[in-house]
Amino acid sequence: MRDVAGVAGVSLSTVSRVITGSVPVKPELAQRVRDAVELLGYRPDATASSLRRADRVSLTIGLVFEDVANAFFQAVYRSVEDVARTRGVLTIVGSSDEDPDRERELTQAFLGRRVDGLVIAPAGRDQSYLTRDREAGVALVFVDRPPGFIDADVVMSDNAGGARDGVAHLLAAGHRRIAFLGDAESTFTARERLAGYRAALAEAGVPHDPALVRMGVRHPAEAGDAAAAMLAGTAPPTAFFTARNTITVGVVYRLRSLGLQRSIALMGFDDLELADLVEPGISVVAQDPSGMGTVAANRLFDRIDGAAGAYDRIILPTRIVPRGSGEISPAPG
Amino acid sequence: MRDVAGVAGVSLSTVSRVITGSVPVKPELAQRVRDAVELLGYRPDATASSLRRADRVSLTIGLVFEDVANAFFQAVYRSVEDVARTRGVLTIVGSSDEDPDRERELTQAFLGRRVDGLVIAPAGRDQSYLTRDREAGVALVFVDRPPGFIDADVVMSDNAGGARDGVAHLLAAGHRRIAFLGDAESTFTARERLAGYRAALAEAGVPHDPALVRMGVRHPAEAGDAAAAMLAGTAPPTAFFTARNTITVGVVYRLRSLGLQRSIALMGFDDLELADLVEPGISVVAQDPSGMGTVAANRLFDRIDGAAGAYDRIILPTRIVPRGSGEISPAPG
DNA sequence: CTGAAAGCGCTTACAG
DNA sequence: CTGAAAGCGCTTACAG
Repeated sequence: MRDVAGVAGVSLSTVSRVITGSVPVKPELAQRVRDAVELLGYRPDATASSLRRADRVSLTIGLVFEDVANAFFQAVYRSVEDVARTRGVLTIVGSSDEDPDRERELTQAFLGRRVDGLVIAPAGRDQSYLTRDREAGVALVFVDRPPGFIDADVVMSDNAGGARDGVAHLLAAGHRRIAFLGDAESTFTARERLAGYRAALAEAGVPHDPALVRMGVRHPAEAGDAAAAMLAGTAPPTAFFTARNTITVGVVYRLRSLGLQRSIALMGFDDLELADLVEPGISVVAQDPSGMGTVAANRLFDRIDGAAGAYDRIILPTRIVPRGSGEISPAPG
Repeated sequence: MRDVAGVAGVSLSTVSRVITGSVPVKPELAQRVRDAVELLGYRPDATASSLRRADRVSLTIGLVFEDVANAFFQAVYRSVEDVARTRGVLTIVGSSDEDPDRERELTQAFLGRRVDGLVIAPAGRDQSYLTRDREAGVALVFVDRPPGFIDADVVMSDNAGGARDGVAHLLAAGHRRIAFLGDAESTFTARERLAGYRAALAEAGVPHDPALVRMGVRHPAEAGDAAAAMLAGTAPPTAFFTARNTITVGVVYRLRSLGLQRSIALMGFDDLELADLVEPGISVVAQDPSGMGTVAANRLFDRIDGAAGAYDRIILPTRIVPRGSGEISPAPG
């Protein structure tokens, strides 16, 4: 910047004014500055700029997800990025891999870069470590799951309601022995979906069989093994409710290798690509990740812009997508 | 930081030394500093730090992709992030949406944040605008496609070779009328894959029919329409080579709605999730996006660490994954 | 081992 | 409308 000022024959202040466009500058001088910028290939240093600005805004936000490689979070990310882009704000992302320490580490790293706000899908159960930062002006929005020990805006799917609807869908097809395969019980969404499953059974007056519930399942292979074990039991299920997309994939593969994909019903939580090309098509309870991202981003920028007011818990509805696997009736007998 | 120094009763220099761990500090003072940090909830400002450091390192790298939501780039991203993480480096990403202006805009934004390096899947044909920045010390690695008007490290798939192998696979099944559906000709990968297609036909002595080649196809719907139009023609193809994952998806849907998925062969470039659950399974020429990300990240950090030497063009091999659709023989006649 | 001072690249009152 | 000076939160020679 000093070089630019030298070449253009003006003061640093003037260069700054031309670049930020904050204050009118005589056209002739402005042109000289622009020529010098061009000539020298000068790039303004955004970090130095934010250091001195009165508002201390960095025009950067951070996203902490479970796994950027998961299609669900990817869709959330993309819609947040789209909103951020319209405001000239850059987005930093990271994957916590469901590890609370990693979540905190990433968050600190983002905070160290002085992000204006954070969108977090919490891995740990305690986010009180962010209290100080919020007081310092960092905006906070949680997605997919609520935070612990800190009150904040959160936008998530209707996990319990969606699972209840999905299980009710299987009950309507005549199933009474419906298995539930879910993620670790320490995960909020897994608990909620399990609650929805139980609610649906209770409403239908179907007794709850603990042998048909398996938690702590995560990767496709584990899910497949868990499903196979249940099917080999003495009172096997006639339908599966898989509470997470990776679990759904595992069970679909396994049913297929057992040749049972047309006789055992399956309903998954969260949608999958190509789910309608498989035979039978995979019926799911679909979430709205893009909607989640958009809502979260808008709320975040409202807070960054200084919106006060109580924190909201925004629940996004889910939607049943029947494609075949969830409409299979139980074998007679 | 000043507050920390005040509370701990030491100088700013000492606080800095404790935090960076650059120079030994008497344990007792160090402890006082750590207590003050804890008490005040102090977060070191990484941007201010990098501003003053001798090496001016920001511990941040930027990735410019076509679309973060594409499974291919997602895998590249994830493996770059994994490498960066081991070095305590943060990763910023953005989608160019195949728009050269957007590519440049994003790149400038990253450079303005003083990233240490950039991994770019170029959208435009001219990246010479980065020459100055590289001279200024920014490391540059291109992925998926080579840059234009600037020499740099690039890591990409063997596009031509992979397409040639894929088409040869269809030829081996007996096909002579093989259609090619590709992205805009302005895209490097599309041109290379087309060249591979032509090479395979030439090697087999099969005449090249321009009516069987359609470029500029991108989204699933367009791809489906293009395929349907060819099939309705006077001399329809007996097989399709789809040069991009979104195109493959579109053609699979269309063949299925036409009831032709078991009579028309299909081979796609780039793999798809659940491709083996569809019937018939979707045969593809698979790339290695994780490998691409790892290789690119390692090269980038080598350059950031000051590695000199000529720029490399690293070509990653592709691999044929037969799953059914590519092994369908042409109908007799 | 520790502190006082200078300065990284910028923005912002303050004068003019 | 423009320039000289101060200062954002840090690190780094320089003395001691």
